[in-house]
Amino acid sequence: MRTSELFTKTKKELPSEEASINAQLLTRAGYISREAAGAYNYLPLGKRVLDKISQVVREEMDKIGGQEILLTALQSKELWELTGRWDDKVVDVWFKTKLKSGSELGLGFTQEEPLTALLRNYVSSHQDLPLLIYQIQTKFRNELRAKSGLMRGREFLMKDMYSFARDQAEHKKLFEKVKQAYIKIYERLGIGDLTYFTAATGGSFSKEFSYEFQTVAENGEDVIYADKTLKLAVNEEVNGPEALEELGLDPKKLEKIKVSEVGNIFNLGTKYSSLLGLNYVNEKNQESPVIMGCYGLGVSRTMGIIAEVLSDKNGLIWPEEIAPYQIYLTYVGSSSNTKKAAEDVYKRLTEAGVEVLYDDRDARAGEKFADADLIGLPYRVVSSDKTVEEGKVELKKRTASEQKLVEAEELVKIFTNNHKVTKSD
RNA sequence: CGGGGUGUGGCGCAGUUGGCUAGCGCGCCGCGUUUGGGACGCGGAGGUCGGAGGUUCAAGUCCUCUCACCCCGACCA
Repeated sequence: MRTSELFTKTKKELPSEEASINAQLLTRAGYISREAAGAYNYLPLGKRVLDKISQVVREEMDKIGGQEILLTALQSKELWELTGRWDDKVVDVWFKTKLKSGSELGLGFTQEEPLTALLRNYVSSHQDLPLLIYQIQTKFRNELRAKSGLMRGREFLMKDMYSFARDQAEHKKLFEKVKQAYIKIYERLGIGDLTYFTAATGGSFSKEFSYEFQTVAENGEDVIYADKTLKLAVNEEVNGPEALEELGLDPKKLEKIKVSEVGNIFNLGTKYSSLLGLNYVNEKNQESPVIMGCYGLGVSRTMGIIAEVLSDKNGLIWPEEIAPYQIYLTYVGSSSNTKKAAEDVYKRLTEAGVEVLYDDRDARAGEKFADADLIGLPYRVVSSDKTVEEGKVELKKRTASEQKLVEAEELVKIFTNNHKVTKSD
């Protein structure tokens, strides 16, 4: 993609209505634009990041046997009344509306009810289980106060997976599988080192813990007490002698950390299956409710957190796995050969399937470099009068201060070799 | 929902106790000079001041209502 064709532009000045680093940087760099409080538009660069995060999540969910679906966001009152969650006093984040006929509808903020109800049509025998079903869907929550850019919106993209098991042992296995998949996801998203598996309150239907994945973030909304070597933490809301003993945590080794939630997984037991009648019969023809688990991962929110915690004063810093493009290519200098060399590199790289954002503007070096840093692609490639003389271009990592000279051919090789550059580069 | 605050060209802001054709920076258009870390000169285009009502000879400035947004707090499957 050429920046001259990209309809978005970078901005030097901060957006006045954004206080969070993630919203400021993403807005300035042209990834998102705010439509209303807690509602954002994803522009070309932002859409690519969102899609890439979704893809990482999708791959890991599929690896553990997840089946992807897409449910409607429209929720019927009758269904949710069966679990008592239609009531605004029980769930205060509903966006509700009405059909022309007058019957009420809600916009989904989670989907236990519809999926459980749906599965009644397909699950009846022990042979139909276990199941892991997920979707990546836009959720709506009428938060009292939206804030922190993508970290707390009223409309957001979320992956929600639900597990259906025959018994506790099977449920535990599924739960553990998903937990491991989550750990892998956060590693791939570049925040593995910053993310803690955290015990928290079980929610309205459970006395046991639920578990959150919490990422270290200065402006996070949660506080955890973490054992850094065990990579295990406890949310301050449940921090206490009993909880610590149950988790096997030593209070002396815990460190207080501000964090932001990137995922939440918990046991639903048979709450929904019994209320909605999702049952199966075992080998002996005995009927029991299915045991369920729920696994959320906010895709857009995680994008915000990554932007927030992996950036520096000059701009965003995307991990390779989710960067909208791998390379920010440009040229500086007045020789016509310099631009030609850049054009040639662009052609070669894109033909080889490498994702390149080519800054083909006739702008000054400072402006181009500032934009490169702001947009935060993992690598910057520059053709200049000097490098052209040697038949090379310069390659620099976003996070590095040094650069090295490479030939175009070599560059293509580096970036097509497993689609990845080794860490040592 | 409680407290505080803000709405003025696309963006960021300034507009004294009401007073003349509403300014500035960024961005944008044109011409020229520049060109390795957000250049400079000259010339342009673009706003009726969130909305409604009111006071006044006169309202961006005052009053009433209203809408939107931001910050702090509470809340957060």
